[in-house]
Amino acid sequence: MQRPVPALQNSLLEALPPADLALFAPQLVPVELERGRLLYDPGDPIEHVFFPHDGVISLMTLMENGAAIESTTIGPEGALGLMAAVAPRQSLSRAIVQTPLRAARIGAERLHEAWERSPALRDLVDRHTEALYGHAIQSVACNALHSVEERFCRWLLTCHDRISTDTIALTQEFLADMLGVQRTTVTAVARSLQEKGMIRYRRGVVDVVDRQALQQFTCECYGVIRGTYRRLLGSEPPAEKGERPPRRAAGG
Amino acid sequence: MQRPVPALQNSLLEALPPADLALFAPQLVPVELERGRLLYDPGDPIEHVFFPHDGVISLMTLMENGAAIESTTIGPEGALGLMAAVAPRQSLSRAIVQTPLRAARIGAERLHEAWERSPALRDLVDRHTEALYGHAIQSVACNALHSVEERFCRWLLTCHDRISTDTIALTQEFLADMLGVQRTTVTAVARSLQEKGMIRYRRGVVDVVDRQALQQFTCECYGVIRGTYRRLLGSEPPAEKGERPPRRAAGG
DNA sequence: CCATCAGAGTCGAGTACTCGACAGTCTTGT
DNA sequence: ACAAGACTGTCGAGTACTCGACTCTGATGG
Repeated sequence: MQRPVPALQNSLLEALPPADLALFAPQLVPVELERGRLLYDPGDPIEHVFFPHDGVISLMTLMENGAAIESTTIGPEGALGLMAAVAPRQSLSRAIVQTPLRAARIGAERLHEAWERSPALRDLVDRHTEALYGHAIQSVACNALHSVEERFCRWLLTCHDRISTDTIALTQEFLADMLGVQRTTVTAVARSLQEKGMIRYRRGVVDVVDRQALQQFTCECYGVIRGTYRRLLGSEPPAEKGERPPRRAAGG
Repeated sequence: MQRPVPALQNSLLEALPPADLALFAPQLVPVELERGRLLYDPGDPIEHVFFPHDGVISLMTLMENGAAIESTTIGPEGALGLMAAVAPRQSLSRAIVQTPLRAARIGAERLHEAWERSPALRDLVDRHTEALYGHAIQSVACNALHSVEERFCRWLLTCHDRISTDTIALTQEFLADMLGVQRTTVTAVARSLQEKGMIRYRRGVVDVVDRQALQQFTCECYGVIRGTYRRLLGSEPPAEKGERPPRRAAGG
């Protein structure tokens, strides 16, 4: 695991042909953002696009009473605000940094200029948009059908896939908000998972102990969403962490 | 209400400058589709794009056990399969005709050719995609937070907005599926709404009796989704049916 | 050392919805 | 006229989650 800090880990950037990447690579600014940082609220103009290398951004739908339900997440397999490469856009969601984040940032207009000149980038943006939509509609069904326990497991796995540690800073209160349930419900579920040896919980921190067990307990949505990203972007969230790598169809 | 059958009612087609529309208008085929018709299942290649004039198509997320939860709807304010104008795509959802549908249909490749030549069409496709995404993420939150009664009302209003009658053919069983709840729950809610005089229910048919009351009973999601379409596509589902027109900011 | 506070644990009453079963009713075909 | 099937109504036990209230614990700062 000891390696020199890699220059690039974002799957989208890596998927671009070097010549296309070169169109905007000079404008990419490496940033490190702390947990909890608010990047966008609904209605905010999208001025920057973020390509995460390591870490998770949560996209949340904001309700009138202040409730904020997580709709999708952005990690190293994607980018935040990428639709703004096509044309100026306002954010529809609240975007919050969920785990300490290393990312590459670029001004939306700069990226737009590259977008105009690069068919490969245009194609990537389109497929990313489609994958994000696929993520969202799976969450629609998940929230209608699946238990808090299943969704809790899915959330942990999704986050764990996108970071390089087994430890996630996260209060039960905040998770309850994102899942749209009471904190007491999260407490009960967390205790149950801890008793089963799948996670360890301490003040504001969860440790993922048994990934495989989490995968057995979560709903199909976890796998479906991974599959959507893989199919549309030809990559998956990078962290495999001991599970066998999913088969990749040759030339698929 | 008596008027000659209009040549066009789809908002997207109407929003295009005549010269851009002319690029593919000759290939548009008018179709009438019966209720229940299956247009796409997940994985199906999108060969045709449908522009509804009158009627509703439901997009549903299909689960492994066969459950099909409605994620978004397509009506005269939008189009089905529009992302296939950009590049060949597979459907992510099941698409079913929800009410008798008049629409214009075009082959995806034909539309793609127009898309290549028309910046206005490209822009429209992008904004439609964004609106559909906005619809989906609002449904994510709605399914996490709101009661079956609220979602029932939202469904009725959304459908009612997009058709030209007050009568909707719809079994409780099917609605229960789309909302992801038990049929008995739908029965109870339907009875409650009927007792309040908001709807009338008979075998497989609902009549919308008191639209205003439905709007008071539904959740904010109904209005939010309408607003998203209006903002991004400069139009709303056409039917106003006696409600006062939503204020439109001058030049907004 | 103490005070403060954020975060987690617990408890209990209440509610919304599930799930299976069965009865009633309307529609259609023969 | 009759059967068959589709749709709705109802009932009751069970469960998941809500909601408010209160306590406990660990971290932080003065």
